[in-house]
Amino acid sequence: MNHPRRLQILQAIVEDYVHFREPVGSKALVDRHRLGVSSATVRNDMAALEEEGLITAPHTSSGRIPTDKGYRTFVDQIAAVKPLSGPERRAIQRLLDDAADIDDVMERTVRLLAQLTQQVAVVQYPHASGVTVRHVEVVDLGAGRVLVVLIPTNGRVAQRVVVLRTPLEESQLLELRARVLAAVVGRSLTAVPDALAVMAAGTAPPLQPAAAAVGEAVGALAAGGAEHRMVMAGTANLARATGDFHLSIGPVLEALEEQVVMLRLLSEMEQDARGVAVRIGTENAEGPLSEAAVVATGYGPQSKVGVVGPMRMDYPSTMAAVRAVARYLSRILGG
Amino acid sequence: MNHPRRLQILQAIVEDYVHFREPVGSKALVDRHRLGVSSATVRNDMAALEEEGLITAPHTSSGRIPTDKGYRTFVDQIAAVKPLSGPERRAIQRLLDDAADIDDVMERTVRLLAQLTQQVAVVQYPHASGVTVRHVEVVDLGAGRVLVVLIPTNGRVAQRVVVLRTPLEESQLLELRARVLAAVVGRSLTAVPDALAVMAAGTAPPLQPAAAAVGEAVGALAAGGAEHRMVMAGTANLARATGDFHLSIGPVLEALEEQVVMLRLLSEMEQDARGVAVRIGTENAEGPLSEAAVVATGYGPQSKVGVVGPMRMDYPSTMAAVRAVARYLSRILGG
DNA sequence: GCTGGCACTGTGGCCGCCCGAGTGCCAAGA
DNA sequence: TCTTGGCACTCGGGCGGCCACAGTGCCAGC
Repeated sequence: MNHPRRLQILQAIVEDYVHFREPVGSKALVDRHRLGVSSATVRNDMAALEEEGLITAPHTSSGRIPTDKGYRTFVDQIAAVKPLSGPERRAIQRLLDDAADIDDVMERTVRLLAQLTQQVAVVQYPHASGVTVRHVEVVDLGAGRVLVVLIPTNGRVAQRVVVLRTPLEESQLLELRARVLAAVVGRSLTAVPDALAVMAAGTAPPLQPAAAAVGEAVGALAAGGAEHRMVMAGTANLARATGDFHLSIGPVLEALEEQVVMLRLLSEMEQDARGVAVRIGTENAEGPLSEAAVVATGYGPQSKVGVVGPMRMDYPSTMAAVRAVARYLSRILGG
Repeated sequence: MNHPRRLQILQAIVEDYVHFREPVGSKALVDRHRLGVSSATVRNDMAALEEEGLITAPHTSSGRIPTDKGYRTFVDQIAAVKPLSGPERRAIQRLLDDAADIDDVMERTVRLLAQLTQQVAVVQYPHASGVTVRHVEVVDLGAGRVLVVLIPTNGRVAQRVVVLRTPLEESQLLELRARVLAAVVGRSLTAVPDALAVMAAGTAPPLQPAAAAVGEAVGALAAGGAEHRMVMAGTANLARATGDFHLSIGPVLEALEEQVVMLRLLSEMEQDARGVAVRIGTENAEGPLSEAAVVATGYGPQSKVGVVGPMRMDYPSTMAAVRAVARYLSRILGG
């Protein structure tokens, strides 16, 4: 498939189909694009494209629409992701810069992306890799109950109450607190459980059981901090996209609600040289998303942001928006 | 409208319409319900019901469907909310009992309710009223930067970094910490900002600026803890409900995404003696939910849980599920 | 290899038709 | 006064035929 004009025709078909949402014929093609050849020639090329499985005709005598493979070829053909316009970039910056906390950043980001793309946006919470322990607090609640609080550098504080077999003296509590702090402050979250196991093992008998219990609790909090969460917005956009042509809304909504599935899907997508990854139709395996397309990219150390929409989507714009948002997200969370 | 048989007929119409999803006629009614009268009599009563605006005929000669007012009368007619079955209750208990933290409780609850009702479930985060301060921690990060952490009894820990003009000695920091703790531990979150203002005002000059800064930060964290958040699940159920008859999915999804609007709507709904509140169709004002119904109830001090679905929903079951879930939620969060 | 021309072919809209479900009304009976 | 069986009436929806249109495939000529 290295026939330049045929690629151009495929491109024109995809663009027109995305734009007008109906099968496009040879005549309309020569009218709307400066192809420099007649409709008869276009017809011949279209027959060839159909032969290659890039486009298909819904019925004998109507225009053609792209197949999954056609969209794929079209997307691969896009050399570089075009940057967003100045005003758009400023709007993103303004919106994200005055977010209060991490939840607020996620919320604003996902809404922004949904609005920019007019599709469903999905943003994974930042991955804990690279996040270290800023502080751990151990507070006596009385009656042998101890509150442990883990404060990581990414702001996702976690806390838990630990019940000890035997209450601790205040001095013992302070010593325990000091030992825990010494063991984990500044360490990566992923290293915390092991570090605390070592700490507990190296603690003298009177304090040992408490050290083990508290250590285990903090370790669990650190592990839980690497939790996989995501936020989503723009589902109402699906209703619009779904309105006219196939792509039934139900399966897609179901897939989106299964956060585990979505997160795995996102994590599987490897972005290419242009900085984005695209999955089209059946490339998402058989399943609820087999009539949809996903455009995603990474941000920060190893988290993902993406949008889900109909295969008939404006790929260049969507790719641009996803990449731009991911970049701002990286910048904000890095600073 | 105190004609017993007509009320019975209205009830039968609502039930059949909910069940079969198509207009119900006089013949079908006498076939499916033991009304003890002939179809002609039913026809007369139906004409009377239509006269009263409780039912309407989509076209001249098809069966009747309930109007908003008809559903309202039907719902008001329900004397008591029937309890859930034993297995259902056990399932709820099992599922919610081993939730890890507050986020997990919310997540599990909303999914559960969506599944039970086969509709869209909405759960507001517990209101901060009644929540008190369990602990406050003040940690020196060096270079005049201080980390303050607020730990309320509801588990929604909040934290912030405060930058002081002049660094504090360790002894000063300890004193400040003690003063803050003394001022707020055990107090309601809503009382925290004022209490800390008083604390700061009553602090001697050398420590005063730091006390003011830290006090303000903790006060802000406490106020922010009363934030209005909600979780949602089951949007895919909308697609099914929406499939056959009116109620377009788009507007409803839009309304659901506007958390502010949903939260206000929920807060406006006053539950009645049966322990639930129902809003039907245009009772939700003109707007995106004017073709939908909302069933809600409160839990805990003053938070809400509810479901959104088509007017043609199984009110008795939905009301039962909502109330049951709210009760478990109250119990779990209370303990 | 491109082009104009031509015959061909489904789709969708439109019309007319009929069937059936369900109604409203009426007159008779309890 | 309420109920009942009967009857005429009325739409909606499904079906078949028709036509126009858009778009194709193919062919002969340049």
